[in-house]
Amino acid sequence: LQAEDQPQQHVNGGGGGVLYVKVMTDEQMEILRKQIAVYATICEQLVEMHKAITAQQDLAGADPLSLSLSSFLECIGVRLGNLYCDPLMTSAGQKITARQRWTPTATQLQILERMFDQGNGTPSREKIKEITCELSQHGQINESNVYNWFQNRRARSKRKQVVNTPNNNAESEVETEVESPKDKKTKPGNLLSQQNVVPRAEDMCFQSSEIHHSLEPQCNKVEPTIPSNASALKPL
Amino acid sequence: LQAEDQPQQHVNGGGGGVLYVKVMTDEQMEILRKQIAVYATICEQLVEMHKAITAQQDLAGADPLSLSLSSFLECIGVRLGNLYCDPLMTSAGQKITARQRWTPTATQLQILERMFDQGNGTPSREKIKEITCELSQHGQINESNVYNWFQNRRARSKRKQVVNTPNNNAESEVETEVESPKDKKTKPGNLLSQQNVVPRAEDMCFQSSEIHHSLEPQCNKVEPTIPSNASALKPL
DNA sequence: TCTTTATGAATGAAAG
DNA sequence: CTTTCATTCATAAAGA
Repeated sequence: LQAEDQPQQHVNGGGGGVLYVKVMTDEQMEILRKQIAVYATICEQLVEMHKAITAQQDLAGADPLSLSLSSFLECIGVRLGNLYCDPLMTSAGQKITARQRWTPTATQLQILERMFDQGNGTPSREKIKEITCELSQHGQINESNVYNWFQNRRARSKRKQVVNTPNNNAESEVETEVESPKDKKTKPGNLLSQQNVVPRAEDMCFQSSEIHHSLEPQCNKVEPTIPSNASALKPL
Repeated sequence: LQAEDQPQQHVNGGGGGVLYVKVMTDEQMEILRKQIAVYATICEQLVEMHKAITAQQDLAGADPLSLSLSSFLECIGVRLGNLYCDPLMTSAGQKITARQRWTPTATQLQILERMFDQGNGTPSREKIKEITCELSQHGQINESNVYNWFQNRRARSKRKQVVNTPNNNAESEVETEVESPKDKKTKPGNLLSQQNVVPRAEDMCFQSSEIHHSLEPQCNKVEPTIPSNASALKPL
């Protein structure tokens, strides 16, 4: 990252000092996001490879190993091309740029809430359009916002009821709402999707030493200085 | 990148409009840089591996090369592997907490998307079976998964068009953004198909020229369209 | 700040 | 095919 070329902008920090920051356009952010996503996908492939190889580890020498590696690498080229605009990117590289989401204004919420109560829960396509139109007078909104809102509203209202119904004592039923945070299953491919898109340094995945040891016959030419503890890729 | 913390700043564009840009601190830039560097290094290692393996393809299984590869992959597997399974899980143990619903792997998704694009819409019984078969090489899957996926994909792609908000443009910026990550209508060619599989770290960054260009006023921040010539991914 | 919570959004599956 | 439901993910807002 040739950060030095980044235009700088000073922003008034709260502390009274002046804080220098880098400025990027969304477009740039998007580009970056894609780059990272590509890498994330590569890593994902690595995981798969690893599993495959591990699974057949006892297979005799020859080389299922080099074979897969070869095809893997070959694939990468092809894959990276498609990856570019692929929706999968979204899952893999999930926003470097935090996309902001719609937040209903107080007025909008009020109206929605009222409609939900009286309305028989059926938003219907036509209705949605109508509602959206009305709400747009009270702030930014679009149809899918309305649609989603009703979907969520209904689902959550329902869930609450179930919880409120002590009918079910045993744990027979579905795992209620609060799934253990620990248990959260990470979606494959979401290397970067966790809470922090950018990993903290502490979480560093790769020890550069390990990598070098493992496969560096020759010195790495391009080494941009990997922070020895660099945690760059913390996917978890 | 903890984008949620990204302050936004408006910068006075030359054209007289206001241009919104993302602002990053040096620290954030540094983190990002590291992250990318790690990815770059991984990829470089891969290339080295590939070369080495290719060069001495006939080596027996016990050679140091495979060994390194193994450990390398293992390292990665350990770090990234728990994308698929619980950290608690050790070798041999199948994760008990079976996931109730199918989640396509990145590879599967890519394939599906591609088919959807070129595909003539209706997957037909026969086709489904075929596809399922192919996809099953990239992860757990069954016919109904494929069937559902196509159904959903079509329905949503359709809906999305309708939903595209007609009235939101001028005033409130980012909030709008019904951008569809899904919309890969734009088929990018194989930007990366050529063989420089592995990007060099130096190339990972933005060229200052790009940045400056991007900062041009006429460049609307919300631009969802991907520059077709995007140097974006030039590293690959 | 960092952590937690509430909720907008995405999506697999199923009903209509 | 279209609409709805259920579950999960990600983030804006709130809490500590």
